[in-house]
Formats: sequence, structure tokens, C-alpha cells
Amino acid sequence: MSEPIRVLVVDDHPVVRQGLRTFLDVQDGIQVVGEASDGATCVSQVERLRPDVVLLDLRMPGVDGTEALRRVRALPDPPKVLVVTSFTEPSAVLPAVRAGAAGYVYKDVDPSALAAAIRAVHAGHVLLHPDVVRLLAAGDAPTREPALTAREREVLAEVARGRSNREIARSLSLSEKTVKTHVSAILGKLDVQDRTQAALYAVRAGLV
Amino acid sequence: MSEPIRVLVVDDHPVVRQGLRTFLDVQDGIQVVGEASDGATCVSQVERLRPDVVLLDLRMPGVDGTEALRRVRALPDPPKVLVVTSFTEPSAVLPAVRAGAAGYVYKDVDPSALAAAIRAVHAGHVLLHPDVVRLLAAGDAPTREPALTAREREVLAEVARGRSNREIARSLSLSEKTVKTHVSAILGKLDVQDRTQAALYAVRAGLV
DNA sequence: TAGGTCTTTGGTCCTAGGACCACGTACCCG
DNA sequence: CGGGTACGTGGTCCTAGGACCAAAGACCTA
Repeated sequence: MSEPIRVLVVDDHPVVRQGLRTFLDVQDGIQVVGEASDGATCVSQVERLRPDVVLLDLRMPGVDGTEALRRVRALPDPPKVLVVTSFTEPSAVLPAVRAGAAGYVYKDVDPSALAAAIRAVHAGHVLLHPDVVRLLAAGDAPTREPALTAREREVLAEVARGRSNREIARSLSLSEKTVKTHVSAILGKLDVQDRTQAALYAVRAGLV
Repeated sequence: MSEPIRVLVVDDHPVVRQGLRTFLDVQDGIQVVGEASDGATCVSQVERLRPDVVLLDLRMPGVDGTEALRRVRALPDPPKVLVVTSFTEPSAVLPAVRAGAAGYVYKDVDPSALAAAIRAVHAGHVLLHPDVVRLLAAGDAPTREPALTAREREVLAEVARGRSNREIARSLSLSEKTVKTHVSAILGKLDVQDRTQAALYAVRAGLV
């Protein structure tokens, strides 16, 4: 931490800017080098001051936070952008995360936590509020597990025992054709190429 | 930073444990209070030592990292768990993120970045490697497009024109049953609930 | 023994019937 | 007029045959 981390504060409320500045001035190794009150100013200040980290509010008049973020990210050798927002609705911040924000914290963090966030972001990490992570990990990509039908699970269990289609047909009193149909559906749902991989999946999933 | 952050290091390689310990001993406000070499020991050490943060390797013999993570998270008042891994394959870490890891960094981070990560995690943030964020934000399932068969695309085109199953059957010289089968397969592949959503998809995808 | 053909096995796509279930609408009756 | 009922439509799951295609093994011959 020899060189201080140079920080630009961007928020349309002077009170918030002053608050953040006061927070950060007492932190070792962090130096607030400028402020901006809207997206356009933010971009020009980044070009002029070359900060290491930008603290950016999302809700701003004119060029909004997300757009400012995109423009800053488009600059050569862009700074890390830490979104500091007051609304607790994480879905609003997803576009920002996709646009390349290096982090996302609520305004109510305490000073040392904010400093930790700035240092982490400066060190190259991406830092998110737990809610956002939940949203990304759960809501967005629903991790839909295969959802096999009852019959398909039965067939898969047989496949996982190494049975051939003919054997499965006999044991479940089906035509071999039907077994093939089920196996085919299973492969599609599990997104695997052949019965061997399906069998491995079944074992891993504990369907043996 | 009055109280030091108490850290437990969990890795099956003594060399890595020693390396992390050496890294962290020179950091202010961070104290390594113990080590574990496998998942089971990890859980018991967490119970005994009550660390603030656990540095956890995912690849371990016996109870593996993800499982250890789950068990630690199940304890009352669990510590933050920072996954420190050597493999650069981010997909391997997604389950850990979903299991509630508070962070994920590669082993090749430099000491101050690791310290920043520990402080950020301890402050309640979630901290990820940019690759993992990309993976999460991109939607995990690599947006594999549906891969409808030729016939299914024909049927979908009819659906997108607002035709009923009976009309589609007449126009394609099929039984209504077969049309239903195709529609059903289409709904499954597009992961939508009914023909209306399928029609909207078709329009968006330009299959009209 | 090497190589080619023949057969089995696995798998896909398209077709389709039967048994059900859910939902909305129209109709009829008290 | 309100409510129940019957019907049409959409959809699911299970079943299965036919036409094909690919890969692997078996078998046979030079």
C-alpha cells in the first residue's frame, strides 16, 4: 500500500459526496482525488484525473449510472468502478454488473467495510452484495435440474445398472422401442451424449 | 481493525498452508489461528476455534471442499468462507458459490490482494474472481440455443402464426396428436410454459 | 494376420393413439 | 340472474412402430 489508491466519487447529491469523502479521508492508503455529480462529468473527470477506482451512484440525472459505467469502461486502461447505491433492489443493478462493474455495495456500509471494498476492487477482485450474488446464482440461471418423469427415472436407474435396452424392456415389460424413446428423452434432458454419461450422472446424483 | 480477523487455513497441501500462513502473518489485523488438511478436520476446527474467515481449498481428499463448505455453513453463526483454489476452471466453483461461499480467489493472488479479499469478506461482502462473475452473469448454461428439429421449426412457425393444433394438423397433413407431440417437445426445448410464449420466442428469434 | 463385410446395439426423428388433467366458455336450469 | 355442468382446447406422460444412421464387434476370407 505504498501508493495511495486514487478514488473519484460520483453522486448527484453533494451530501453523499461529502459523506463518502469524509469516510475515506480517515482511511490509510485511500485518497479522494475528485468528484462528479453526473455521468458526463464523471467520464471527463476519469479522463483528466485517471483515478484507480470510481465510486459510482447508479441513480443520477442525465447520463445515468449504468451508461456512465459503460462509457468509463470503454476508455483505454479504465479504472475499476465500484457501484455505491442506495436502493436495495438488487435487480436494478444486474445491468451494471453485466456492464462490467467491479463491485456493488450499499451506501449504508460502514467506513472500514467501504475501504475494504475499495481495496479488494483495486486488487482486481469483483465484489458484490450477497443479495446480488443470490440473484445471479439463483434467480438468473435457475439451475434447473433435469426434471425427469417418474418413468424416465426408472429407466435411468436400469441404465445405471448397465442394462441393455433389451434387458430393460424385459424387466419393465415394455417394447425395446419404448425403452429407446425413454433413453432418448433422458439423454436430452440431462444434456449428455450417450447412455454411459447418463449412467455416470445417475450415480453422481444418487439415483442408483 | 482493533480486533484481528481470525483465519483458518484449509488445504490438503502443507506447502500451500505454510505459504498462506506466511503471506498473512505479515498483514496487519489478520491472524491465522489454525489449519486443517481435510474437510472433516475443517468442520471440527471451525467449531473449536470459531474463526472469522475460513480459507478453503476446493480440491481435497475425503470430504471435499464443497461439502465441507456446506457443513460449515450449516453450523450456528458460521464464519465467512473464502474459496482459495488453484484450478482456473471457473465452472468448477459455481456449486461452491451456490453453496454460500463468501468469496472465490485464485491461489496466485499476491499477499496484499489476499488480505484485501479477507477484509472484504469479513466486512460482509461477497468477492469473486472476474471470470466467475462473467460466468454467473452470462447465465451459466452457455445460452445454448434450443436446437429444434426441422419439423419442430415448421410446427413452431405455424404456432407463431396463431394457428390451432387442428389447423396445423390439416396444413401439415398430420394427426392432431402428432402436432401436440411436436408442440410439447418445442415447449420443453424452449423452456417455456405454453404455445403463446413459444410464439413470442419464435417472433423474437425471427422464425416467423 | 489384415482387411472387409455383416450384424447387433444404440440412438434420432417423425409419427400417433390412449389416458389424463386444467382451464375457459357457453349453455341450461332453478 | 347465478351457479353448475358439459364441452372444446391445450398440454402431459406413456406407449410404440418405421425409417435411418453410426459405431463396435463378429466372422470370414485372402
